[in-house]
Amino acid sequence: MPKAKMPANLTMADIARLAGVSPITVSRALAGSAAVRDETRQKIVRIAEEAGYRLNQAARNLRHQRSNTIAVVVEMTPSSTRPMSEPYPLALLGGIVQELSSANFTLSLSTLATFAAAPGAVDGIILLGQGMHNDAVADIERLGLPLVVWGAVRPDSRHVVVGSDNRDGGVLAADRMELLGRKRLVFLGDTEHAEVADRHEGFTSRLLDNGATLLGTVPCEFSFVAGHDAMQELLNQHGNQIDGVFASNDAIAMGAIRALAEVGRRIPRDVAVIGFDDSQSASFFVPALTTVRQHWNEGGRLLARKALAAIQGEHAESEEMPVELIVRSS
Amino acid sequence: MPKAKMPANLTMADIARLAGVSPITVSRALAGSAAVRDETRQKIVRIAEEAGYRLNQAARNLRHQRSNTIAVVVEMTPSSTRPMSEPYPLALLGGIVQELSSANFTLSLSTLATFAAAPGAVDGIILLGQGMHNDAVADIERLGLPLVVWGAVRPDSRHVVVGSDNRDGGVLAADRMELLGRKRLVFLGDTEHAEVADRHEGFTSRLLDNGATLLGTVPCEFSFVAGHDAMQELLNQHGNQIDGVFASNDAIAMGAIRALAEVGRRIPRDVAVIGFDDSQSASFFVPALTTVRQHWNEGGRLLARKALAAIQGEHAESEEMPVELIVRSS
DNA sequence: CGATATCTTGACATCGATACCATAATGCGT
DNA sequence: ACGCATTATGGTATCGATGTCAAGATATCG
Repeated sequence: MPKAKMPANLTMADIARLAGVSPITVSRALAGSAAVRDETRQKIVRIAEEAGYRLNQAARNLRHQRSNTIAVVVEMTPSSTRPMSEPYPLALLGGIVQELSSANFTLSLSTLATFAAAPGAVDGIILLGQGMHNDAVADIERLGLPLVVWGAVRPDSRHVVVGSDNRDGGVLAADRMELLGRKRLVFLGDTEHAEVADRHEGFTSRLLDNGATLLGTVPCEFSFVAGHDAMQELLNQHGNQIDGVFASNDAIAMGAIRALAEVGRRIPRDVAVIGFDDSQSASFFVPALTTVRQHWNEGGRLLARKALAAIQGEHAESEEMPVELIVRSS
Repeated sequence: MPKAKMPANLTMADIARLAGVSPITVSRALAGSAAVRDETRQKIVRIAEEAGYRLNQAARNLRHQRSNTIAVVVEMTPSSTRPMSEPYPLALLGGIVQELSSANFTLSLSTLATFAAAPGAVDGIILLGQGMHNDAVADIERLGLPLVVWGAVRPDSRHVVVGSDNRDGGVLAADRMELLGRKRLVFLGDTEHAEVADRHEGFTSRLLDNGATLLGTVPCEFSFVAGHDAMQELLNQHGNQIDGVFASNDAIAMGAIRALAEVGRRIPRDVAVIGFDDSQSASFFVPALTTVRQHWNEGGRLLARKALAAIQGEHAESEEMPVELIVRSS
């Protein structure tokens, strides 16, 4: 069965000729303008359909001075060593796509490193993860495009930020520790990372209110092995004094649990461990991980809504998403 | 510190005026054409830089009849129930972004459901997961744009497909079972899914060569609980005869291990379990999961390269990526 | 029936970048 | 010093869709 030849690209003028009307009428008909007689519109739509006409977006964008596109910039190096492996971009992306598409916007995905080409072609920018690359953020800010960032919400930040209430996540973890009667706690995570810093801050400040002690904090990448090693380090320093661990991420928490198990500490009897994110594997890890859940999908949708609002010229404010303590068996 | 006013959008004509040359010269200078005197180019580039000029992509695209954009269509419903949760799109995306950006292409992300607007604005399409929506694939095919699909590679497929050598993955699993002396095996996965069907086919055919028996196959979603339940079902049917399980996915494999543990079967002494994907948690699950690794990042890059080739009018062929058995303790 | 309101349609110009061709400026040889 | 080759620059038209204004067609009213 021979495939139909791909037709040369049709323009509105072609459709106009076929339908015996002017190009403008075609434009209006396809845009659903009320100014076109129903009968005419239907004819035009049918003809366009049959001819396989597809609107040239570039032309429309040029005319409208608007691309209906938002760039989503993911903070990742395009090295193969760490390729967007953090789970969060994906879940956020899902939410963003949902919201953008219902506003008829398109999502252009790039990384900090590959963002070069995009700015001339987008109406706004969503940046996932302000992390530590503040210089890069500054570069993007300088573009003067509507910008919304996922990360740590700070009152003084110069751009709109959407993020989880990391501080409250820390508070929830501290209160859980209190409930379990834990008094000698440690924190695993790199407080150079703004979101982690907030988790740490919430955790420690509430801890002190609760009359517990923070024995130590070890900076730590978001990975199982990093968590494992960091926990070992803490065990070396503090031995069996530790009765509770709050990790800035589930993978770290699981690594810590492994390290604790290796020296014979029982979870949660001897040491309680709380993670962050409620990643997929948290629920079926052994022991099932108690963790602070972030609502990624909703976060993505909120990001997109703020970005769209900013593009419309509406005022958008930073906003924190509530987090939720998921109690399991760690 | 007052932020600089966002300047009205500058055009090449503006830069030309500032530099005392014609717009065409500006165009050439910024494009790095050899026809412009070095001195002139540098002056123009500097002026453009200082003025914060940004090229209008829409205009260029219109002129070039080319958007330098590829649509990546992810097979996911925008429902919040299952939002791009499969891990693979992300790793593939990483590879795709890498390759596209080095070819100066942009990635437009959409879902099957939200793809409506894109076709008029892209030069080619990468479809992730042909899955079961063959009707949707047909729709996209009809657009007549260069199309590359991630999925099961079949000799008869009408479009270019890149995918893992799923059949070989099954063979590797079967050989591993043979090595462990397992003779009564089961398969967990939905063979309606083309890639899973290939894994199943490779597994069972090699199994028979090896003199082992396939006791049963249970269709199963890609999730822990589905794997758990499917395994229970098989245990009900075949009791303790089963000495090996091949799951079409790591989450399923982990669920199966849980179900086996619940009835007191030891892994891997009583039952060997092999998963598929080598997901992040496979390595720190207990027991660490033996699994078939797919090379997502490379796959993404290959997808992008094929798509770019097809856009250049070059001939592209379907291709299978090698897979790798990662032996751990299950 | 004429005039005004309403409905439909079209002509023209425009968004910004750039290919094509033409022209101006420079270099070189004899 | 002249002509030709080469280099550097500009004028004009064009990609396709659509906003603005105007005009033609039809309906409605007294």
